[in-house]
Amino acid sequence: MMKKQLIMEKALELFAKQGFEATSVQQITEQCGISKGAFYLAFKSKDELILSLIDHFMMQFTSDLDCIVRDTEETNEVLYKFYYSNFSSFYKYSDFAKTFMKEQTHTFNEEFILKIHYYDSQLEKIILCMIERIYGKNLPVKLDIMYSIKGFTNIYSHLFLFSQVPFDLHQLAQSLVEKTELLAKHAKVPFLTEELYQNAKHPVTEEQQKEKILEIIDQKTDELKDDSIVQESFSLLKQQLHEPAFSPAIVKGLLENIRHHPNCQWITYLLQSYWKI
Amino acid sequence: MMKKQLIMEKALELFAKQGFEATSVQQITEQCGISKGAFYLAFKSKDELILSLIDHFMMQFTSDLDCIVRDTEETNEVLYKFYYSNFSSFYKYSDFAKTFMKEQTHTFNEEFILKIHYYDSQLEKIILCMIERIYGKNLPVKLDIMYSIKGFTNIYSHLFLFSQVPFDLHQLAQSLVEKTELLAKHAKVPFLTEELYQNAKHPVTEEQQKEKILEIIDQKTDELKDDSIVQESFSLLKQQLHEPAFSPAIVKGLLENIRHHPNCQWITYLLQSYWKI
DNA sequence: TATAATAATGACTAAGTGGTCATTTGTCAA
DNA sequence: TTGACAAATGACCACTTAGTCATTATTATA
Repeated sequence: MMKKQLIMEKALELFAKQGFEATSVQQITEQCGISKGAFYLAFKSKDELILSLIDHFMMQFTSDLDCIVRDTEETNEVLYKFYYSNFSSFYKYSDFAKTFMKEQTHTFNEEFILKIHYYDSQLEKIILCMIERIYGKNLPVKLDIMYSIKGFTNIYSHLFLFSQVPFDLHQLAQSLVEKTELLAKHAKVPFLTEELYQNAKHPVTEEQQKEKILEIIDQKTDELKDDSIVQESFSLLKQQLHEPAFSPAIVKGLLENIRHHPNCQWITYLLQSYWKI
Repeated sequence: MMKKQLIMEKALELFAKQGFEATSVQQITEQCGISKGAFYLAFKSKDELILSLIDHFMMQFTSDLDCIVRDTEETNEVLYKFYYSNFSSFYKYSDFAKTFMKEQTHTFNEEFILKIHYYDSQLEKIILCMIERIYGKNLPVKLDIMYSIKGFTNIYSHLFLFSQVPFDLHQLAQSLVEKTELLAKHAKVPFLTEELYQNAKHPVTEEQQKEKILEIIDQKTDELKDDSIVQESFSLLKQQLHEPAFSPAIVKGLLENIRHHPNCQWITYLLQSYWKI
């Protein structure tokens, strides 16, 4: 349908300039030279429009990269082609890329978030597949390399999209290939383990979270035997975790007791987010 | 003033969950248990609130990092401390970090953008200063290392903020130190030159932009001598640049002629953004 | 040409926004 | 207890929003 395409194009231009929420359906229809009713004939809602845009572009972007990673015969060319294709897509779909980067973390719409997560994990799969093709399945820092690649593409895309300077994509790709190769061949200190990665991707249930917190408390209690205040605080927090009894002020105070201890920041954070305080 | 602080705290929680625009002043005042009027006694407008938040947290964050980079005596500890401090700040101010990442590229408010750019360039200065301290002033890939560091911190912060998994910040910092050292010591292929970097940071005027475009057209015309269509297209586009005469359809067609040629994507983009089409 | 079917319109609604200000409440010293 | 001053309130305003639907225009078919 022609209308749909027209709306998508014009809307995207506006979204790129102003953001999704700041752009009204009115503005979109004016830009298209159509009526408000016509808009709602093409799309059920404003949300459906952005969802369609995400699908349209991300399918293109993702499959482009997938083809390159799968079809490039020479493994020593894959990385270069990956980076080059990545940045030229960002250029080609720059309006979409801008909108996407803007709204990437907005939480106002559940479906929206799910879609973005879906395509993000697809991209991660593609990068991992590429890494395995080039460096073999058993590269110990595989996941960190994947994250480094994502970091590189993100930060340079940002520069690329939000400045007006002409970039030499060839030089950029070459420069990133060298960096990636260096990291893949020499980096030995891992951070992202398979387990950590899986956990980060699949957020745990409240019950599982509680188990994990108790585990860490036990560990920390053991580590900090010489501080009786911390010992007691942990003990009381553990009670509270099993059966809420103390007032918010008391809980807050107990958390304060442990917050400033070395290596206790994370457990403090976990407890806070568990109790939503 | 206590009220101001209360509002800032509660507002930040809401912003982190829903985003700035999606959070109404009403919601904020409800969360604080105060009236709408009281809000406007503390802040002149909703915009003033977010601007205050940015200042409050970014000043803290920036000066924390600055101290570490300046005051750490042992140069071989600086990198580690930088990364560790960076991520613990993200943890400490996680609500702010979420909000900030969400709104980072929104363009609805000029002052907002200026502030974010200001603090971003401060951060870049600090990182550059750190790099110079560790590796000396003449590291050839200085700016790319700076961007790599930004890329690392960005992408891991993202994982860190939007997942619930407990992270070992020590391990993360160590892992990133190793990566940075590898890049700084062995990377030889530069991408970001001093000139490119300066241009990206200080967007050029329309007149300068035109000059630059003409320059690139001349260069490309020279490169692609064997394609007469491209030659003529460039020649006509140059005319149009000096004095607009052709209709939009003709200009669009000329752009199509050059768009798909290798290495002509950027100039096509520049022309499009110059003519705002 | 007449009829049916489809496409497009834009005034309208209900809900929600940021921001204002006449009024009420609270807190002092006298 | 009074009165003066500041702090806090929330009904209210003008405006914008996404979405609806009775009406009109266009097209295809008989």
